[in-house]
Amino acid sequence: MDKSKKQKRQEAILSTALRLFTNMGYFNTSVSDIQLSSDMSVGTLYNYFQNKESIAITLYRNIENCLYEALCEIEKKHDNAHSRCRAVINHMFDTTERNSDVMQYLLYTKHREFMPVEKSVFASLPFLKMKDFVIQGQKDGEIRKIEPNVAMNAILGSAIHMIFLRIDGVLDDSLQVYFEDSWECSWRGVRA
Amino acid sequence: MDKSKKQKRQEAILSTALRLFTNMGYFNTSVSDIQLSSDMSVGTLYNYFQNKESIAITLYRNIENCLYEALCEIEKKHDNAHSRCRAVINHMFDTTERNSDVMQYLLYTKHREFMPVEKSVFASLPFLKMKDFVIQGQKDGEIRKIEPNVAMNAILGSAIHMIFLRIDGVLDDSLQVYFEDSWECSWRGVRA
DNA sequence: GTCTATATGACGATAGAC
DNA sequence: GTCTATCGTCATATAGAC
Repeated sequence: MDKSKKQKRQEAILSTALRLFTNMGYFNTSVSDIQLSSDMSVGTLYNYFQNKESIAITLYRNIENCLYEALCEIEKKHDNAHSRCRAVINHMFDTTERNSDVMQYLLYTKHREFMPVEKSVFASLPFLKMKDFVIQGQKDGEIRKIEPNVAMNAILGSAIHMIFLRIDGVLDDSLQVYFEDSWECSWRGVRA
Repeated sequence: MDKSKKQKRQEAILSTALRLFTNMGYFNTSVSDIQLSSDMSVGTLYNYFQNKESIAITLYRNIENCLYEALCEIEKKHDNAHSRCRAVINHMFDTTERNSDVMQYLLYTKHREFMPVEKSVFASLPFLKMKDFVIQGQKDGEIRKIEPNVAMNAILGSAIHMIFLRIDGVLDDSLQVYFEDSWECSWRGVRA
Protein backbone atom coordinates (compact mmCIF):
# COMPACT_ATOMS: atom_id res chain seq x y z
CA MET A 1 0.00 0.00 0.00
CA ASP A 2 2.00 2.96 -1.24
CA LYS A 3 1.16 6.26 0.25
CA SER A 4 -0.07 8.63 -2.40
CA LYS A 5 2.29 11.47 -3.15
CA LYS A 6 -0.35 13.84 -1.92
CA GLN A 7 -0.49 12.19 1.48
CA LYS A 8 3.28 12.09 1.73
CA ARG A 9 3.55 15.81 1.15
CA GLN A 10 0.84 16.58 3.67
CA GLU A 11 2.69 14.56 6.25
CA ALA A 12 5.96 16.23 5.35
CA ILE A 13 4.40 19.61 5.98
CA LEU A 14 2.91 18.48 9.28
CA SER A 15 6.07 16.94 10.63
CA THR A 16 8.14 19.94 9.60
CA ALA A 17 5.65 22.28 11.20
CA LEU A 18 5.64 20.22 14.38
CA ARG A 19 9.41 20.45 14.63
CA LEU A 20 9.48 24.18 14.00
CA PHE A 21 6.51 25.02 16.21
CA THR A 22 7.98 23.19 19.18
CA ASN A 23 11.56 24.39 18.67
CA MET A 24 10.87 28.04 17.93
CA GLY A 25 7.24 28.53 18.87
CA TYR A 26 4.27 29.10 16.60
CA PHE A 27 4.73 32.84 16.33
CA ASN A 28 8.44 32.62 15.68
CA THR A 29 7.81 30.22 12.81
CA SER A 30 6.83 31.81 9.52
CA VAL A 31 5.03 30.07 6.70
CA SER A 32 8.20 30.62 4.76
CA ASP A 33 10.20 28.68 7.36
CA ILE A 34 7.86 25.72 7.01
CA GLN A 35 7.95 25.87 3.25
CA LEU A 36 11.75 26.04 3.09
CA SER A 37 12.24 23.21 5.58
CA SER A 38 9.74 21.07 3.69
CA ASP A 39 11.50 21.66 0.36
CA MET A 40 8.46 22.99 -1.41
CA SER A 41 7.14 26.35 -2.50
CA VAL A 42 4.69 28.63 -0.76
CA GLY A 43 2.16 27.98 -3.46
CA THR A 44 2.31 24.25 -2.92
CA LEU A 45 2.00 24.63 0.80
CA TYR A 46 -1.12 26.72 0.39
CA ASN A 47 -2.47 24.09 -1.97
CA TYR A 48 -2.42 21.57 0.89
CA PHE A 49 -3.51 23.81 3.73
CA GLN A 50 -5.80 26.77 3.87
CA ASN A 51 -3.51 28.80 6.07
CA LYS A 52 -0.93 28.60 8.83
CA GLU A 53 -3.51 28.12 11.55
CA SER A 54 -5.07 25.15 9.82
CA ILE A 55 -1.70 23.39 9.85
CA ALA A 56 -1.53 23.94 13.58
CA ILE A 57 -5.07 22.67 14.10
CA THR A 58 -4.63 19.55 11.99
CA LEU A 59 -1.46 18.75 13.88
CA TYR A 60 -3.18 19.21 17.19
CA ARG A 61 -6.17 17.03 16.33
CA ASN A 62 -3.92 14.26 15.03
CA ILE A 63 -1.86 14.13 18.18
CA GLU A 64 -4.90 14.34 20.41
CA ASN A 65 -6.49 11.38 18.59
CA CYS A 66 -3.30 9.44 18.83
CA LEU A 67 -3.18 9.83 22.61
CA TYR A 68 -6.85 8.98 22.89
CA GLU A 69 -6.33 5.73 21.04
CA ALA A 70 -3.41 4.87 23.28
CA LEU A 71 -5.65 5.36 26.30
CA CYS A 72 -8.34 3.15 24.82
CA GLU A 73 -5.74 0.42 24.38
CA ILE A 74 -4.67 0.84 27.97
CA GLU A 75 -8.27 0.63 29.11
CA LYS A 76 -8.64 -2.71 27.35
CA LYS A 77 -5.40 -4.18 28.64
CA HIS A 78 -5.89 -3.27 32.30
CA ASP A 79 -8.91 -3.68 34.51
CA ASN A 80 -8.26 -1.48 37.54
CA ALA A 81 -7.50 2.16 38.21
CA HIS A 82 -4.07 1.55 39.68
CA SER A 83 -2.61 -0.19 36.66
CA ARG A 84 -4.48 1.95 34.16
CA CYS A 85 -3.24 5.23 35.60
CA ARG A 86 0.23 3.83 35.99
CA ALA A 87 0.23 2.75 32.35
CA VAL A 88 -1.01 6.15 31.19
CA ILE A 89 1.78 7.98 32.95
CA ASN A 90 4.33 5.45 31.79
CA HIS A 91 3.12 5.95 28.24
CA MET A 92 3.33 9.72 28.48
CA PHE A 93 6.82 9.63 30.00
CA ASP A 94 7.91 7.23 27.31
CA THR A 95 6.48 9.33 24.50
CA THR A 96 8.13 12.43 25.91
CA GLU A 97 11.53 10.78 25.74
CA ARG A 98 11.07 9.07 22.40
CA ASN A 99 9.10 11.67 20.57
CA SER A 100 9.52 14.84 22.54
CA ASP A 101 7.95 17.19 19.99
CA VAL A 102 4.66 15.36 20.09
CA MET A 103 4.18 15.66 23.83
CA GLN A 104 5.54 19.15 23.84
CA TYR A 105 3.06 20.29 21.24
CA LEU A 106 0.16 18.56 22.94
CA LEU A 107 0.76 19.48 26.57
CA TYR A 108 3.26 22.27 26.82
CA THR A 109 2.10 24.63 24.10
CA LYS A 110 -0.37 27.40 24.87
CA HIS A 111 -2.77 26.52 22.08
CA ARG A 112 -5.32 29.18 22.66
CA GLU A 113 -2.87 31.90 21.70
CA PHE A 114 -2.95 30.77 18.08
CA MET A 115 -6.01 28.51 17.89
CA PRO A 116 -8.68 30.64 19.55
CA VAL A 117 -11.36 28.01 19.05
CA GLU A 118 -9.69 25.21 20.99
CA LYS A 119 -10.48 24.44 24.59
CA SER A 120 -7.87 23.35 27.13
CA VAL A 121 -6.20 20.08 26.25
CA PHE A 122 -7.05 18.97 29.77
CA ALA A 123 -10.73 19.15 28.94
CA SER A 124 -10.28 17.07 25.79
CA LEU A 125 -11.14 13.46 25.06
CA PRO A 126 -8.00 11.70 26.29
CA PHE A 127 -8.13 13.46 29.63
CA LEU A 128 -11.84 12.81 30.07
CA LYS A 129 -11.00 9.14 29.55
CA MET A 130 -8.31 9.38 32.21
CA LYS A 131 -10.81 10.98 34.54
CA ASP A 132 -13.13 8.03 33.96
CA PHE A 133 -10.36 5.71 35.10
CA VAL A 134 -10.07 7.69 38.32
CA ILE A 135 -13.79 7.90 39.03
CA GLN A 136 -14.16 4.17 38.40
CA GLY A 137 -11.29 3.63 40.82
CA GLN A 138 -13.16 5.60 43.44
CA LYS A 139 -16.29 3.50 42.91
CA ASP A 140 -14.25 0.33 43.24
CA GLY A 141 -12.70 1.51 46.50
CA GLU A 142 -9.16 1.71 45.12
CA ILE A 143 -8.97 5.49 45.36
CA ARG A 144 -10.09 7.67 48.25
CA LYS A 145 -13.40 9.40 47.70
CA ILE A 146 -12.22 12.97 47.40
CA GLU A 147 -13.28 15.48 44.78
CA PRO A 148 -12.59 13.77 41.43
CA ASN A 149 -10.72 16.76 40.02
CA VAL A 150 -8.39 16.67 43.00
CA ALA A 151 -7.82 12.92 42.77
CA MET A 152 -7.24 13.15 39.04
CA ASN A 153 -4.83 15.98 39.56
CA ALA A 154 -2.93 14.31 42.38
CA ILE A 155 -2.21 11.42 40.06
CA LEU A 156 -1.71 13.16 36.76
CA GLY A 157 -0.74 16.71 37.69
CA SER A 158 2.62 15.89 39.18
CA ALA A 159 3.39 13.58 36.25
CA ILE A 160 2.61 16.30 33.75
CA HIS A 161 4.69 18.74 35.69
CA MET A 162 7.58 16.28 35.53
CA ILE A 163 7.18 16.30 31.77
CA PHE A 164 7.24 20.11 31.78
CA LEU A 165 10.42 20.13 33.84
CA ARG A 166 12.02 17.71 31.44
CA ILE A 167 11.05 19.79 28.42
CA ASP A 168 12.29 22.91 30.22
CA GLY A 169 15.68 21.28 30.69
CA VAL A 170 15.42 21.32 34.47
CA LEU A 171 15.72 17.53 34.80
CA ASP A 172 18.96 16.05 33.54
CA ASP A 173 17.96 12.40 33.56
CA SER A 174 15.34 10.75 31.42
CA LEU A 175 11.83 10.53 32.79
CA GLN A 176 12.09 6.75 32.98
CA VAL A 177 14.69 7.21 35.72
CA TYR A 178 12.15 9.07 37.85
CA PHE A 179 9.09 7.06 36.94
CA GLU A 180 8.87 4.55 39.79
CA ASP A 181 9.50 7.05 42.56
CA SER A 182 7.18 9.58 41.03
CA TRP A 183 4.40 7.07 40.55
CA GLU A 184 4.77 5.87 44.12
CA CYS A 185 4.28 9.41 45.42
CA SER A 186 1.20 9.91 43.26
CA TRP A 187 -0.39 6.66 44.30
CA ARG A 188 0.33 7.09 48.01
CA GLY A 189 -1.45 10.39 47.74
CA VAL A 190 -4.75 8.95 46.57
CA ARG A 191 -5.01 5.26 47.41
CA ALA A 192 -7.77 4.24 49.75
CA MET B 1 6.11 59.78 49.83
CA ASP B 2 4.59 60.72 46.50
CA LYS B 3 5.49 58.54 43.66
CA SER B 4 7.25 60.52 41.00
CA LYS B 5 5.28 60.92 37.81
CA LYS B 6 8.00 58.99 36.06
CA GLN B 7 7.55 56.00 38.32
CA LYS B 8 3.77 56.15 38.00
CA ARG B 9 3.95 56.00 34.24
CA GLN B 10 6.39 53.12 34.28
CA GLU B 11 4.05 51.19 36.51
CA ALA B 12 1.08 52.06 34.32
CA ILE B 13 2.89 50.62 31.32
CA LEU B 14 3.85 47.49 33.22
CA SER B 15 0.41 46.80 34.59
CA THR B 16 -1.22 47.41 31.23
CA ALA B 17 1.29 45.13 29.54
CA LEU B 18 0.70 42.43 32.14
CA ARG B 19 -3.01 42.52 31.51
CA LEU B 20 -2.65 42.41 27.75
CA PHE B 21 0.12 39.79 27.71
CA THR B 22 -1.90 37.40 29.86
CA ASN B 23 -5.24 38.01 28.16
CA MET B 24 -4.11 37.95 24.54
CA GLY B 25 -0.59 36.56 24.67
CA TYR B 26 2.68 38.37 24.07
CA PHE B 27 2.64 37.93 20.30
CA ASN B 28 -0.96 39.01 19.94
CA THR B 29 -0.23 42.20 21.84
CA SER B 30 1.30 45.01 19.82
CA VAL B 31 3.23 47.91 21.23
CA SER B 32 0.41 50.03 19.91
CA ASP B 33 -2.09 48.07 22.03
CA ILE B 34 -0.04 48.76 25.15
CA GLN B 35 0.35 52.41 24.28
CA LEU B 36 -3.36 52.91 23.62
CA SER B 37 -4.45 51.11 26.80
CA SER B 38 -1.96 53.12 28.84
CA ASP B 39 -3.22 56.41 27.41
CA MET B 40 0.13 57.57 26.17
CA SER B 41 1.90 57.83 22.85
CA VAL B 42 4.33 55.41 21.26
CA GLY B 43 7.09 57.94 21.68
CA THR B 44 6.50 58.17 25.41
CA LEU B 45 6.39 54.43 25.77
CA TYR B 46 9.74 54.11 24.02
CA ASN B 47 11.08 56.78 26.30
CA TYR B 48 10.44 54.51 29.28
CA PHE B 49 11.39 51.18 27.76
CA GLN B 50 13.95 50.24 25.17
CA ASN B 51 11.60 47.89 23.33
CA LYS B 52 8.71 45.51 23.74
CA GLU B 53 10.88 42.69 25.03
CA SER B 54 12.34 44.82 27.79
CA ILE B 55 8.83 45.49 29.09
CA ALA B 56 8.27 41.74 29.23
CA ILE B 57 11.57 41.15 31.00
CA THR B 58 11.08 43.88 33.59
CA LEU B 59 7.64 42.51 34.34
CA TYR B 60 8.99 39.02 34.72
CA ARG B 61 11.82 40.00 37.03
CA ASN B 62 9.49 42.05 39.22
CA ILE B 63 7.06 39.19 39.69
CA GLU B 64 9.82 36.68 40.28
CA ASN B 65 11.32 38.88 43.00
CA CYS B 66 7.95 39.35 44.56
CA LEU B 67 7.42 35.61 44.87
CA TYR B 68 10.92 35.14 46.19
CA GLU B 69 10.31 37.65 48.95
CA ALA B 70 7.06 35.92 49.86
CA LEU B 71 8.97 32.64 50.22
CA CYS B 72 11.58 34.26 52.42
CA GLU B 73 8.81 35.50 54.67
CA ILE B 74 7.35 32.01 54.82
CA GLU B 75 10.75 30.58 55.68
CA LYS B 76 11.01 32.94 58.64
CA LYS B 77 7.50 32.29 59.92
CA HIS B 78 7.62 28.48 59.78
CA ASP B 79 10.30 26.11 60.98
CA ASN B 80 9.52 22.80 59.29
CA ALA B 81 9.04 21.49 55.78
CA HIS B 82 5.41 20.52 56.24
CA SER B 83 4.16 23.94 57.20
CA ARG B 84 6.54 25.77 54.87
CA CYS B 85 5.45 23.85 51.79
CA ARG B 86 1.84 24.10 52.81
CA ALA B 87 2.18 27.85 53.19
CA VAL B 88 3.87 28.20 49.80
CA ILE B 89 1.08 26.39 48.00
CA ASN B 90 -1.53 28.27 49.94
CA HIS B 91 0.14 31.51 48.95
CA MET B 92 0.26 30.55 45.29
CA PHE B 93 -3.38 29.44 45.22
CA ASP B 94 -4.36 32.65 46.93
CA THR B 95 -2.41 34.83 44.55
CA THR B 96 -3.90 33.00 41.58
CA GLU B 97 -7.40 33.84 42.76
CA ARG B 98 -6.72 37.38 43.85
CA ASN B 99 -4.29 38.45 41.20
CA SER B 100 -4.63 35.94 38.44
CA ASP B 101 -2.55 37.79 35.87
CA VAL B 102 0.51 37.74 38.07
CA MET B 103 0.58 33.99 38.52
CA GLN B 104 -0.43 33.41 34.95
CA TYR B 105 2.45 35.47 33.66
CA LEU B 106 4.94 33.88 36.02
CA LEU B 107 4.01 30.22 35.73
CA TYR B 108 1.78 29.66 32.75
CA THR B 109 3.50 31.72 30.09
CA LYS B 110 6.11 30.18 27.83
CA HIS B 111 8.73 32.84 28.46
CA ARG B 112 11.44 31.48 26.27
CA GLU B 113 9.40 32.12 23.15
CA PHE B 114 9.80 35.85 23.59
CA MET B 115 12.63 36.19 26.11
CA PRO B 116 15.29 33.88 24.69
CA VAL B 117 17.72 34.64 27.49
CA GLU B 118 15.57 33.47 30.37
CA LYS B 119 15.86 30.04 31.89
CA SER B 120 12.86 28.05 33.10
CA VAL B 121 10.98 29.71 35.91
CA PHE B 122 11.29 26.43 37.78
CA ALA B 123 15.05 26.83 37.88
CA SER B 124 14.78 30.36 39.27
CA LEU B 125 15.35 31.71 42.76
CA PRO B 126 11.92 31.16 44.32
CA PHE B 127 11.82 27.54 43.25
CA LEU B 128 15.37 26.89 44.41
CA LYS B 129 14.26 28.18 47.78
CA MET B 130 11.28 25.83 47.72
CA LYS B 131 13.64 22.97 46.90
CA ASP B 132 15.71 23.91 49.96
CA PHE B 133 12.60 23.52 52.09
CA VAL B 134 12.13 20.02 50.73
CA ILE B 135 15.75 18.92 51.12
CA GLN B 136 15.81 20.24 54.68
CA GLY B 137 12.63 18.27 55.30
CA GLN B 138 14.36 15.14 54.10
CA LYS B 139 17.31 15.77 56.42
CA ASP B 140 14.94 16.27 59.33
CA GLY B 141 13.13 13.02 58.60
CA GLU B 142 9.83 14.67 57.72
CA ILE B 143 9.98 13.70 54.07
CA ARG B 144 10.94 10.33 52.61
CA LYS B 145 14.46 10.19 51.22
CA ILE B 146 13.69 9.90 47.53
CA GLU B 147 15.30 11.87 44.72
CA PRO B 148 14.83 15.53 45.68
CA ASN B 149 13.46 16.50 42.28
CA VAL B 150 10.79 13.86 42.64
CA ALA B 151 9.89 14.88 46.17
CA MET B 152 9.78 18.53 45.20
CA ASN B 153 7.62 17.69 42.23
CA ALA B 154 5.24 15.46 44.16
CA ILE B 155 4.51 18.38 46.46
CA LEU B 156 4.59 21.30 44.08
CA GLY B 157 3.86 19.78 40.67
CA SER B 158 0.29 18.82 41.35
CA ALA B 159 -0.34 22.21 42.96
CA ILE B 160 1.00 24.03 39.94
CA HIS B 161 -1.05 21.86 37.67
CA MET B 162 -4.14 22.79 39.69
CA ILE B 163 -3.27 26.42 39.00
CA PHE B 164 -2.97 25.65 35.30
CA LEU B 165 -6.36 23.96 35.27
CA ARG B 166 -7.88 26.94 37.00
CA ILE B 167 -6.36 29.37 34.52
CA ASP B 168 -7.49 27.13 31.66
CA GLY B 169 -11.06 27.32 32.92
CA VAL B 170 -11.25 23.60 33.63
CA LEU B 171 -11.96 24.07 37.35
CA ASP B 172 -15.15 25.91 38.17
CA ASP B 173 -14.53 26.53 41.84
CA SER B 174 -11.84 28.68 43.37
CA LEU B 175 -8.57 27.02 44.27
CA GLN B 176 -9.22 27.62 47.96
CA VAL B 177 -12.07 25.12 47.71
CA TYR B 178 -9.65 22.42 46.61
CA PHE B 179 -6.71 23.40 48.77
CA GLU B 180 -7.08 21.10 51.77
CA ASP B 181 -7.79 17.97 49.76
CA SER B 182 -5.05 18.72 47.30
CA TRP B 183 -2.51 19.41 50.00
CA GLU B 184 -3.42 16.21 51.79
CA CYS B 185 -2.72 14.19 48.63
CA SER B 186 0.61 15.89 48.13
CA TRP B 187 1.74 15.36 51.67
CA ARG B 188 0.63 11.74 51.86
CA GLY B 189 2.76 11.17 48.82
CA VAL B 190 6.01 12.27 50.38
CA ARG B 191 5.78 12.16 54.16
CA ALA B 192 8.15 9.79 55.95
C1' DG C 1 9.27 64.31 28.13
C1' DT C 2 5.69 63.98 25.00
C1' DC C 3 3.69 64.04 20.85
C1' DT C 4 2.72 62.89 15.49
C1' DA C 5 4.36 61.21 11.43
C1' DT C 6 6.91 57.98 9.15
C1' DA C 7 10.71 54.65 7.85
C1' DT C 8 11.58 49.90 7.46
C1' DG C 9 10.86 45.34 7.13
C1' DA C 10 8.45 40.94 7.73
C1' DC C 11 4.69 38.24 7.30
C1' DG C 12 0.50 35.86 5.55
C1' DA C 13 -1.71 35.06 1.58
C1' DT C 14 -2.81 35.41 -3.54
C1' DA C 15 -2.20 35.78 -8.70
C1' DG C 16 -1.10 33.82 -12.59
C1' DA C 17 2.32 31.35 -15.66
C1' DC C 18 3.52 26.63 -16.62
C1' DG D 1 -0.21 20.65 -8.71
C1' DT D 2 3.72 23.40 -8.52
C1' DC D 3 6.20 27.25 -9.08
C1' DT D 4 7.78 32.56 -8.84
C1' DA D 5 6.57 37.06 -8.15
C1' DT D 6 4.13 40.19 -5.69
C1' DC D 7 0.39 42.49 -3.04
C1' DG D 8 -1.52 44.43 1.09
C1' DT D 9 -1.14 44.81 5.88
C1' DC D 10 0.61 45.54 10.12
C1' DA D 11 4.26 45.64 13.62
C1' DT D 12 8.42 47.57 15.68
C1' DA D 13 10.96 51.27 16.13
C1' DT D 14 12.79 56.04 15.04
C1' DA D 15 12.84 61.05 13.64
C1' DG D 16 11.99 65.33 14.65
C1' DA D 17 8.71 69.12 16.06
C1' DC D 18 7.10 71.14 20.33
